[in-house]
Amino acid sequence: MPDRQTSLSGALSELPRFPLFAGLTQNILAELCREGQVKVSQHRDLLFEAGNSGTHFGVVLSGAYKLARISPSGEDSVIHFCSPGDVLAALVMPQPKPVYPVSAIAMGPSRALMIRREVYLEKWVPMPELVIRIQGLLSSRMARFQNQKVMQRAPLPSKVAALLLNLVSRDSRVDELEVPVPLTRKEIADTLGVTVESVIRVMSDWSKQGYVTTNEKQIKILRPDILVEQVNLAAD
Amino acid sequence: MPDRQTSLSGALSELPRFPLFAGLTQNILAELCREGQVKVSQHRDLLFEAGNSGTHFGVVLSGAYKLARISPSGEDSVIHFCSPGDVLAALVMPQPKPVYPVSAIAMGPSRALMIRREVYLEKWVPMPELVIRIQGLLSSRMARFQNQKVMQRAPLPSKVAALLLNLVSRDSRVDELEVPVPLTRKEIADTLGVTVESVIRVMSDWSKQGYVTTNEKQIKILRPDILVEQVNLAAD
DNA sequence: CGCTCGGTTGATGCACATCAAAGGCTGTGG
DNA sequence: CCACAGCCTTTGATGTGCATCAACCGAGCG
Repeated sequence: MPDRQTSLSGALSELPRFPLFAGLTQNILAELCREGQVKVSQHRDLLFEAGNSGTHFGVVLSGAYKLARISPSGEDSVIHFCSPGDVLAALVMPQPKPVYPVSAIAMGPSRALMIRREVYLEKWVPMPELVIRIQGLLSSRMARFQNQKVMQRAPLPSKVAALLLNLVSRDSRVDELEVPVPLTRKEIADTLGVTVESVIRVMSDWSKQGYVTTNEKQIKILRPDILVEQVNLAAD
Repeated sequence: MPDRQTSLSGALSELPRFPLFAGLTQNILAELCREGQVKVSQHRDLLFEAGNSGTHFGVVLSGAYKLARISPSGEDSVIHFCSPGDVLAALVMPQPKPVYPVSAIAMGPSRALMIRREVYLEKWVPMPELVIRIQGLLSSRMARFQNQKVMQRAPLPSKVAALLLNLVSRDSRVDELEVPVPLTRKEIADTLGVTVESVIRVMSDWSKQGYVTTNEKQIKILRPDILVEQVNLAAD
C-alpha cells in the first residue's frame, strides 16, 4: 500500500484543493503529473539549488519553502516564501537550458510535487487556462515584490510591519491574523536586507507592547491596526 | 497616407524585429494587433497610471518607459525600465478586473503599441508559444529584480555599479557599453531606493576618475572592469 | 526673463550596522 | 547522562554610511 505522504496518488488527491487546479478532472491531473514525484523535506533541507540545471517544475503540497540566494558577501537573501499551492521554477522551464535562479529551502517539514520539465512542456504549456493561472500566481508574487520595493526608503519598523501584513493577507482569514509560515527573525532580516539584531529590536519592542506574539516560530499579529498605522507612519 | 510613426500598419512592420514576434506571419500579427493603437509619448508623459483599470496590454516600439509607483511618503520608486520589445501589463490582463499595478512613464520620446484587453485574451492567450515568450520577458525582469535584491546589503557604489551593468547587459553589445536608456541620477536613486545626492556623489566621483561619462542623459561605461570590481568588492 | 529641471557640493545628524557576549533549546555522540 | 555544537534570540556599546537640509549653477524653455 502506498504511503499517503509520499505517493503520487496521494498527491493527486490533494491537488484539487488548490485554486490552480480548480475544475480539472482526475484524468487530466493524472496526465499533468505523469512521472511526478513527491519530495518530502525536513527543516532546512534543500529542494533544489540556485545554479543547478532546472530539470523539474514544482508545486508545494504542504509546509513551506523559502526561495533564496547567497549574496556575494555571503549572507543569504530571501526572495519569496512559498506556501501550499504555490509553484516553483515555472518561469525558467521554457528556457532552452533552464537553471534554477534561486535555491528552495524547506521551512519545517514540507512536501512538494516535482514534475519533470519535459512533462511540463508537453502537458502544461499547451493548456492556456493553466498557464494563465500560473501567471496569476507569479503576478501576485510580483506584486509583493513591488510592495516591498516601494517600502525601501521607509524606516525599518514600517518595513517589518508591511512584510508581516503582506504575508498574512495571502490567505485572508481575517479572524485569525497568524503568519502562515514559520518565520525566524533571521529570515525576516534576510528578506528585508537588514541585520537580525535590528529586526529583533523592532519585534521584541512590539512583543512587549503586546502587538504581536511568537511561539514555536508562529508569529501572530494581535494588533493589526497598530501595524497598519506603523506602515503608514512613513507617509507624510 | 498614414503616418509611419502613429499608424498601426507602421507598427506592424516594426514588430518582426523583436524576438517576441520572431517567425510570425504578417497575417497573424495583424490578427494579434486588431484595433491596436500606437501611442506616441513625449518625455515624462504618462502612458497609464497605477490604480487605473487595466484596459490595454502594451508593447514598447521605440524609446523607453519606466514603470514606477509613488511610495506612501511621496517619493517615487522605479520598478523597471522597459526598452523596445518589452511588454507592458501582460501579467494583469487575465485577471477578472485588472488594475495597473504601476504607472508607465515615458523617458524621452517614445512609442508603444496598445492592444485592447479583450483582443489580448482572445488572440494572444490561446497561442502557447506566444505566452511562453512573454513569460520569458517576465522571467528576465524577475531575474533583474532578484539581482538587485541580493545587492540590498551592499554599499551604495556596488549597487549603482550593479544596476548600470545590469542595464547594459540587456542588449549585449560588448564593444559599446552604453546604457540603452536616458537615465537621470534621480531615476537611478529611485530605482535603488536612495537619495539623488548619494548617487551623485558616487557617479561624479567615477566621472572624475574617468570610469564613466554622461552626456545628454546617455551614460557610457568606459571602464567596465572597474565597475565589475566595484560590485564584487562587497564580497568577503 | 523668470521658470523648472537636472546636477553638484558641503555641513550635520541619525538609523542602522557592527562587534561582543551571553542564555535557551535541540539534537547528537561519547 | 553529560558534553558539545549549532541555531535562534537577546542586549548593550560603538561606529559610520547615507539621509537630510541648504545653497548654488547651468541649460532649456515658454
